[in-house]
Amino acid sequence: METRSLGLLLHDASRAVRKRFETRSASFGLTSAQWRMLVHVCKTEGGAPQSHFAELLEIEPISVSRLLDRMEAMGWVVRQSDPNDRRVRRVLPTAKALEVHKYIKTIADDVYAEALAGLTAEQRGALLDALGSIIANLARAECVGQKELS
Amino acid sequence: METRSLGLLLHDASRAVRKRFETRSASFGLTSAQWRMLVHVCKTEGGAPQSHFAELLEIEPISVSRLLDRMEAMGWVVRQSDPNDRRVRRVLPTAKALEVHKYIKTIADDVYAEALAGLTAEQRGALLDALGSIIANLARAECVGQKELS
DNA sequence: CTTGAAAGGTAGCCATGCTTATTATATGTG
DNA sequence: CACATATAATAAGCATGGCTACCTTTCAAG
Repeated sequence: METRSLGLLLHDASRAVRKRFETRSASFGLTSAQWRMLVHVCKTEGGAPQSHFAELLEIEPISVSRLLDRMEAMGWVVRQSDPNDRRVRRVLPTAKALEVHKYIKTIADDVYAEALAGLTAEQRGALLDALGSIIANLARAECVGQKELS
Repeated sequence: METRSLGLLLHDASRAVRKRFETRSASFGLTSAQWRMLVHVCKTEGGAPQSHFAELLEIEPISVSRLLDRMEAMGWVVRQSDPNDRRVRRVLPTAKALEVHKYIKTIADDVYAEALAGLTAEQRGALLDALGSIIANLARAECVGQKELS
């Protein structure tokens, strides 16, 4: 028989990595959603509109808006209006964010090393490739479904 | 450089499977959390206390409680008090749930087949093994962390 | 210039799942 | 029996992220 289904394994593995990261980075007061956002914000020189991050993180603009509400309240980012387009609120990291950003990557690498312990380089590569295939396969399937609706 | 990190790939793959399943099973009005619960409820003969499902699904008892609140309101399960232990509310599937249960497994198998398209049997086995390793590695790491606190 | 479509952002409502705390019941120890 | 402890379930409140609907601003077509 099957042991545990693919969906359950993916769900559990994703949750385990998220939880482990949150445990390791608890002293910074960041959740996993917030550090994902923080990494992208710190990478963009000169800031970017919120819609940019919605595309990068593949979440809805409204989710970005409210994630940034909390991050702004906690002093991780600032939002300033764009003089060239008054619809836009550009997102910029604070000095605090830029400082913490350096440590985040170290922690992430640590967690990934813990997670992948006991796997060979070939096995790690195969895992990443397989996950990429799954994402691509299902993205294609969802697009076909959308066409069927129209 | 790295392409996409392990954490992001797991997050995206898990979300893709969940979303695909919800698209395919939308006619039943079940969310992915609800069908995971439904599968376990339908498997247990004679019902089980809510704490049993908290262990199986590895979520907190309060999450089970509110998940079942919605599922009971939608007619998927019933909760009846246990005459032997008045703390317990045994959870039982309704006839509607048992009927739908048969179709759920088919849909899940379809989605997994879509997700794993293009992978050989060896690659599929390696993927499931690798995911299992990650879960085990991080579970062990979290437990060690707990001991450090005490 | 006007009008309408497109894009950026937000509000309200909901589902999930967490932490912490509370209530009710069971059970073991003195 | 009395009291401490453990267990089952729930409550309150928060973070995340989805959906629909809405407002404002921009921009292109007429």
